[in-house]
Amino acid sequence: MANLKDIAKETGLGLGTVSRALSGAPRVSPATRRRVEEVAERLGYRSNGLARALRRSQTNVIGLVIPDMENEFYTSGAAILQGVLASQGYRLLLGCNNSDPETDRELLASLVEQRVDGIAHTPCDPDGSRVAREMSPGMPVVEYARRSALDTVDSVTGDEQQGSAQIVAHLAALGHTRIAMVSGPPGLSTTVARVAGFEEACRRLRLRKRDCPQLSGRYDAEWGSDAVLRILRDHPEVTAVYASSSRIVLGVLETLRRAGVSVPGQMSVAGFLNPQWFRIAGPPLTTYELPLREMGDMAAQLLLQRLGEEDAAQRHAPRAVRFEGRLVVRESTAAPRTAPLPRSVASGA
Amino acid sequence: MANLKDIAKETGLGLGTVSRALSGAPRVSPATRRRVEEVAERLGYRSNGLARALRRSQTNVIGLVIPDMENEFYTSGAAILQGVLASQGYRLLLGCNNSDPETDRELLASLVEQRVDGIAHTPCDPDGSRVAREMSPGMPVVEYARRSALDTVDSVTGDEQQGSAQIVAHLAALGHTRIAMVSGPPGLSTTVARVAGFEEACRRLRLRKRDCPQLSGRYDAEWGSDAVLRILRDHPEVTAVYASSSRIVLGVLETLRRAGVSVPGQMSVAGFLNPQWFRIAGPPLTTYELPLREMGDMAAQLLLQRLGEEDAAQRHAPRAVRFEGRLVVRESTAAPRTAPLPRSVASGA
DNA sequence: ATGAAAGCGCTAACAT
DNA sequence: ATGTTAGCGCTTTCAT
Repeated sequence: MANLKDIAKETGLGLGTVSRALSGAPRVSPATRRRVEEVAERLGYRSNGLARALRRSQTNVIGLVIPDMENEFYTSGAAILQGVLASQGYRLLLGCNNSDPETDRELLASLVEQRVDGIAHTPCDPDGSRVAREMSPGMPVVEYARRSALDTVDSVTGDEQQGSAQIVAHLAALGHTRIAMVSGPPGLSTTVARVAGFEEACRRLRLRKRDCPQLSGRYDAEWGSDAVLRILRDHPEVTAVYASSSRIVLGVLETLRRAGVSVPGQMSVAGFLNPQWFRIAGPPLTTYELPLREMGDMAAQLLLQRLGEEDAAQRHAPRAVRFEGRLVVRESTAAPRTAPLPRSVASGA
Repeated sequence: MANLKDIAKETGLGLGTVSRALSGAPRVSPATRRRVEEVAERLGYRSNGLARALRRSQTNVIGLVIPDMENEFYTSGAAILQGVLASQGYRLLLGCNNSDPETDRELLASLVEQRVDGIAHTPCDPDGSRVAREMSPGMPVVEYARRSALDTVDSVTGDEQQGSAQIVAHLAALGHTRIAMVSGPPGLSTTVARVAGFEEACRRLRLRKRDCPQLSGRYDAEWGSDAVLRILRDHPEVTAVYASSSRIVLGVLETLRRAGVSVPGQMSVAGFLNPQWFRIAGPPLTTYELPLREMGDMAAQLLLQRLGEEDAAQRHAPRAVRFEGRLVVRESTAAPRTAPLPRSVASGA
């Protein structure tokens, strides 16, 4: 592939002039510029981004690490981030850590090696983005959706705790006193916050702790299935299930349907977050919605601001932005059933 | 950040030795290697991927361009691709063209400039990956899900035409003779194939053309909404709607629900492809499922093979792999209604 | 086993 | 306005 030197040779110009002509720098005569462009075109010249990046110490690439490519919460966030950053000339180098801290660290290390200009990251343990910070202290980093214990990076999160509490309050207002929560991996900041919200609300509303079981597991549909089966078996008096993730609620709903438990007639179900398909689930799901668009925008803005900071001197303090969401009431929640579930259900028959 | 030179200086060794020690090359004494590693560790050395890539003309980055980050079909495909490629040491540079040919071209150009080692691409017009081919003739390219008119690149697609035909056959077998199809952007290879399958099946099953309207639009929920409203108004005798995309069917379902049309009682609905949430939609959706996992794997394999081809000489002919799917019958399709829809529905009251 | 040196393609500083 | 030159940090001959 043709390079600057080829063009210089072909036009008889110097390397520098050609470079300036092509990069739109001033102090190049219009005639020369045209000539260079013409030859570049003819030779099929393509600037070598690697060489440029190496020379300028700037790649115009942002690293993005998310835990799950099949969860619309993260992919939508990625889409928004991508849109904003692309408009500023940045590309996205994408990694997926599958909620595994080991993978996560490797991914971050790899991004640093690639010399990305900044990192957006959904950490999967309290150690969070430490690797990135240590390896490259000046690198702009924003944690998205989840926070680690690190307080030296920017972060954008939702008010998970309040969200959980609102779900419980809504359920309680409908008359439920026995509410089960199915949550994701213990240890994740989101799980911790959502569980905290759940427990706080239960306490405040004077629900008995043993009436409100809380099951932590994974962020996927299979866990939702498992968990709801356990609830049916071990806590047959529960009248409402709050599944604190869209993937979990998928399993919950499917298994309930399969078990012949009607929603919300025999069991109320609430989700968390608000992917498009919640609107047409059977039945449409009550949930707590976070302002995804704003959150993605904010993450991009924080990154962009850091990117604009020339040196350590003008670096501002880390910012942790938390967004409130809102309760969306749909058809999956209603007053508790009056009759107990048939025995066959609990036994899995 | 520390570099090889720093380590060389610190250890008193030569640049080359340090490089070899760190890259695990042979012919370095164990003692030296350990010493170098120790110093590298102490200095917080991180290899500069840019410099390496520049020197070796190999980035270990694969470019991925998809049309829509919020469509699980593509993000799941991306996830699979990412998984396979990561295991071979490749990273993913992600772009989203939003089904806009202009953006698409820019994205491809940008990937070439970044000197990615290969490209996986869902084209959005017949020109497809031409830009990439022209700019960098030897670059491995695989078109995923959609094919362009280019026959010099590998491609992995589903048998969309047969899928469409199977959906229609299923509907006809249930007794439907008036079936509407709502499809995506005209011009996309997927739309063309899906519509062709629809029309072919209608012909074969002797359904009258004017009883089976076909509406092309976009791949999103809003278009599904629009289209189904039009169908209700202009073709009130239609008893089944085939929405050839998961995003379209979302709008169709939601709008039918809102209009008070029961599914499948008053209207059968079929989708296309099989995101997880189809299982718990209200009602669970009949659809044509493509083997996503296999398709993603295949795309990765094709890329990996090309990556392994040393020179133009051993390059093999382009391969177009097409995968068959299977009909998944769920609860959204049933025998046609016997009574006409109430007038109020067609008028949008 | 190690060192020296060339060069990947580019930009930026300096000279003219 | 244009030419020249020195690297960016690395790998890879080629010597030793």
